[in-house]
Amino acid sequence: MPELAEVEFFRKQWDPGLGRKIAAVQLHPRKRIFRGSDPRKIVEHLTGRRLLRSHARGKRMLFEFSGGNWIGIHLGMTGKLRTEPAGFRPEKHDHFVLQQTRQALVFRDARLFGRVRFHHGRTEPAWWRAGGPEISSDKFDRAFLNGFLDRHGRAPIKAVVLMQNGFSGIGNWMADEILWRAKIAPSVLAGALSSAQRARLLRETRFVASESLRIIGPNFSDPPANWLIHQKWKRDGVCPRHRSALRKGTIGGRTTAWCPRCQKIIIR
DNA sequence: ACCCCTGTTCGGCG
DNA sequence: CCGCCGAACAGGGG
Repeated sequence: MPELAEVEFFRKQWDPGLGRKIAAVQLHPRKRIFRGSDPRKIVEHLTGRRLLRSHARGKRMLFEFSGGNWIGIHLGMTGKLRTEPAGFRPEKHDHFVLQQTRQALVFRDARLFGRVRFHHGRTEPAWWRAGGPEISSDKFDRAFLNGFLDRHGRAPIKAVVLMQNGFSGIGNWMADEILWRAKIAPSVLAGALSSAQRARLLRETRFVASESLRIIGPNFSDPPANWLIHQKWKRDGVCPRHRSALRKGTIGGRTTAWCPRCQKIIIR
């Protein structure tokens, strides 16, 4: 489920724990979500520490604890963060729980595609600094976009919009939403996009990212009724612009919905 | 029962 | 060597 805006929503679910100590850490050390980190060290270093701050970048989150301790969380396909009352007993898929005096901070992930990483040090971990610019930043501009599209010029644009180093935080539904708004067919090769199409792609990527954050980020509200997301999963979904049938298919290995009337393939 | 999936990584292959 | 594609990961839901 989680893309840019949903990640921001889930990040805030742990806000009640800010400034408060971790009384105990409960985790399942054998689970895949801890791949690359030592679960014993997480328990050892976080117990008794205070949750200080949290950040989100694209689909990634960083939680900072006192004593130079950092937890990175990626929600994968089915990860969720939530808060439960004090004394909460973890259930089957609650693989990482921070118990505090007043509540428990819970990470649940049924399919285990998510990831929890640990770093101990004075400064933020290298894996947090890596990655492309945030879509909301000045760095995500025409020059960056052109370079990225040309670097992956032989991949369909749908696949390129899903690449996290270029389109930080964009996932499957946002990608379809962006291409539909920009009137670009998802199968067009990225390198073949015209100058006008690139301009629209930049504008609509910024628009979908900022509007999703504004609408979904605070409380998971629904986007407006005229967004493609409300149609793309329906069996008989229609284009919100003129109600003609959407097409469905697999592009770049992912389910894709588009309007053949709005998103024409232009042969130049 | 069977098929589908809002993510990422990795091996194979062109 | 570069880069794309499909499979794999694992479980719940339709």
